[in-house]
Amino acid sequence: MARKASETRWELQKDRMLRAAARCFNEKGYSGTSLKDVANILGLTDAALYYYVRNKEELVYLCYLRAGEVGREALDRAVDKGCNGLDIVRRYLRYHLHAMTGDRGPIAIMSEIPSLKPEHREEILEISRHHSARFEAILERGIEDGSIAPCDVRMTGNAIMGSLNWVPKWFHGDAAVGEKIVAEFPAILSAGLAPRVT
Amino acid sequence: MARKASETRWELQKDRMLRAAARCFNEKGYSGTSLKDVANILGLTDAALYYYVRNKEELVYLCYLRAGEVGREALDRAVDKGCNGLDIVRRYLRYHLHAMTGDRGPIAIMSEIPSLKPEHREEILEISRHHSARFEAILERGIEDGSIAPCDVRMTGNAIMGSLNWVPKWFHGDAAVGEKIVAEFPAILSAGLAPRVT
DNA sequence: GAAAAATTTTAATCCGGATTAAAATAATGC
DNA sequence: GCATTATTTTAATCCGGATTAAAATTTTTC
Repeated sequence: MARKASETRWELQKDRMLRAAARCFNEKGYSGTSLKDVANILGLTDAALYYYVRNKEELVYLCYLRAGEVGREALDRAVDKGCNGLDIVRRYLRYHLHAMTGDRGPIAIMSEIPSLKPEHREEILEISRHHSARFEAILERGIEDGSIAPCDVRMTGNAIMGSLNWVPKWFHGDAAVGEKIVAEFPAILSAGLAPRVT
Repeated sequence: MARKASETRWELQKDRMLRAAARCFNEKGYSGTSLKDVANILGLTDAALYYYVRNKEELVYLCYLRAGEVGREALDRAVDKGCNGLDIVRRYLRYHLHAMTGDRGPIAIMSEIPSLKPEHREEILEISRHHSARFEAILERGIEDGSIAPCDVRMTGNAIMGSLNWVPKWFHGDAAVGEKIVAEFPAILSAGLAPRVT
């Protein structure tokens, strides 16, 4: 958590850069953001970004890597603390949304995976697939422990994750809205999971 | 429905072009698709596309316009046939998903609205806002008629629409998967809406 | 089947934003 | 304060894909 203290100026700036880039990509689209746009947010010149990153492709790659990290951390924590399948799902949603809308954000939407170079693309896809698989496993666990009604975990997972992935498209940093999302979304997205009382 | 019969060759080709473009944009991202990619699918040269469209921006604009149309038609039909709020929501989801995954597809994800030119951007945003507002109104109607449990319609709307919007990101034309989506998604996305039995 | 219209191609040009190299400035260690 | 390293800027270059104009081909009309 407080490991930031030991981070070098370079790392801090790079982190700021990734957030600025994520914000631009989400708000203006990939092709719509020039390196100049990102640099402007940081009060820099476009060329300065090359001190931190090899090229624009790498900038996207790093944004996505970061997005994957935030998702994984949320899921880890939820698995750690949750008491059953449904509880883990709800916690995961809360943690992830909290990170996305809070001080870990903005998180880049992975809309441009195809324009990554093959190695990067494969890596990001692998991370993404792995995350989905973990989530589906948790749904299955919930079905087994009775906290979640039987369902098609693949489709249910896609439905929930899709909703989550889309959040950065319409959330643009308004803190009040952010709190509302964290407060409401987990319940909304998991409302259909619990078994009906018989 | 069968008004296609009277359509001119130009209109038919243009329609094919829009589908090809939507497919490319969804699969390869906006910046990742060149006009050549789109033209290749049609067995044409990139320059030929300019017979149908002024420029790439207009191509995106028309894709989004078409996406909006398909959504509106689905909602119209659902309102027309549905018997209460919840029923309309379910029908809308079914109709829209059916169109998206069937012969009206592929439908472009609106990821690049910001790179549209101002007039087009405003028009698409307006269509998008209007669609959301209509959907939220239907949720409210459902709350009033008792078919939907009280909820934050704004957030619930965002959650459901987000999930829907994300579908073209992972559905790539496999008919079997398409049928599954149409069969499962409406129930999954509306499962949490109905009031709990008291 | 010839003329006119519609459609597509060929072959340039054009352009903005990515990228690079070298120079300038700022920060740090001693 | 001086030398060294870290960071940023200036000022090009570079490049791929969008765009255009003119020519070629195909389709339609009569």
